[in-house]
Amino acid sequence: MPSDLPLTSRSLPIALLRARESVMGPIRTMLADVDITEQQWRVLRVLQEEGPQDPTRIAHRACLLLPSLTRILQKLGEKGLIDRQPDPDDRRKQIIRITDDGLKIIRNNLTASIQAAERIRAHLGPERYEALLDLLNELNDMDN
Amino acid sequence: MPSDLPLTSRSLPIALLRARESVMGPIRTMLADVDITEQQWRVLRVLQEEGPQDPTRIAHRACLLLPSLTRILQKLGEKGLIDRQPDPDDRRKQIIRITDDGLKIIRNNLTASIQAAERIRAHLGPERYEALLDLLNELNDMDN
DNA sequence: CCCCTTTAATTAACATGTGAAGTATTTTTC
DNA sequence: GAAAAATACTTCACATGTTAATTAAAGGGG
Repeated sequence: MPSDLPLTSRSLPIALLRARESVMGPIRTMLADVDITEQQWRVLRVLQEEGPQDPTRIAHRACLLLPSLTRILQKLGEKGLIDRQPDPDDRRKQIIRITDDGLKIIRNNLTASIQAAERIRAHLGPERYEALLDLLNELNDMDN
Repeated sequence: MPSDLPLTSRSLPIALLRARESVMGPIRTMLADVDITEQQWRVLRVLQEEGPQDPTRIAHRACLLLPSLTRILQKLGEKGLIDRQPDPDDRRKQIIRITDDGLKIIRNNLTASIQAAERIRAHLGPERYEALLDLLNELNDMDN
């Protein structure tokens, strides 16, 4: 049954929204089992991959705004997954570090996370997957 | 200065996040002037394009979860931009309709909204723009 | 050294995202 | 035709998104 309705699948903002939902859905489910949100996971991964760093850099690497990150770091601190120390050189800053418990969570879920990414790459095919990333990155360059 | 860090621009979830931010940023700014959020705008557009309908359909068309939509409809009702009536055939349902004031907001911003979309299309070029939409839609089909 | 600006992080206030539970109504099934 | 299952919201609780205001500490002239 054909329709004259404008297809929301041809609206770029909505298509981006849905695509992200499809990609993140399985990962969110996996993380829910260990009571970690998608954003908390991103913060832990940044700390594990790049080492201890200040909140401003974390926010930039994990694509979070500082007010959100402040709350997330509080939660992660309560869970004992991160550690905070004052920066000796600049007392406005802190140095955030992932704890052993935090690393444990990374180790227990990283494999499944990588497999989820590989599944998507396989579904599209490597070339189209890379092409998609290129197109998305080009949208970002528009502002800057 | 080269770096061994994994580029977040090659992470699909983060690339999708940033791309959506680039696309929506200008539109959000435009809507902030009339005190309307991005989500409220989507609801109004759905009602204007497709006519009166029940919340479940609105949620589907505007890509919102029902709990979010409940709150959004309350706000839009308070602003006098929509109207709600009980469905005579099924008392569980309601019929939501956009008001004249709601239509006024659409008219005052639709042109700028369309121009923003055209700007992106022009930046990528029509073929690559369509290719991007195709790739994004393919990600959705993975679940179903 | 003091005033001014900038920067880092937090807090506040409001809106949405998200999963789970609750309520009312309709449909199904035996 | 009543109990059971499904549907259409709504409400709750918690987490994040987003903008603006706030606090504390550095830096930069004069």
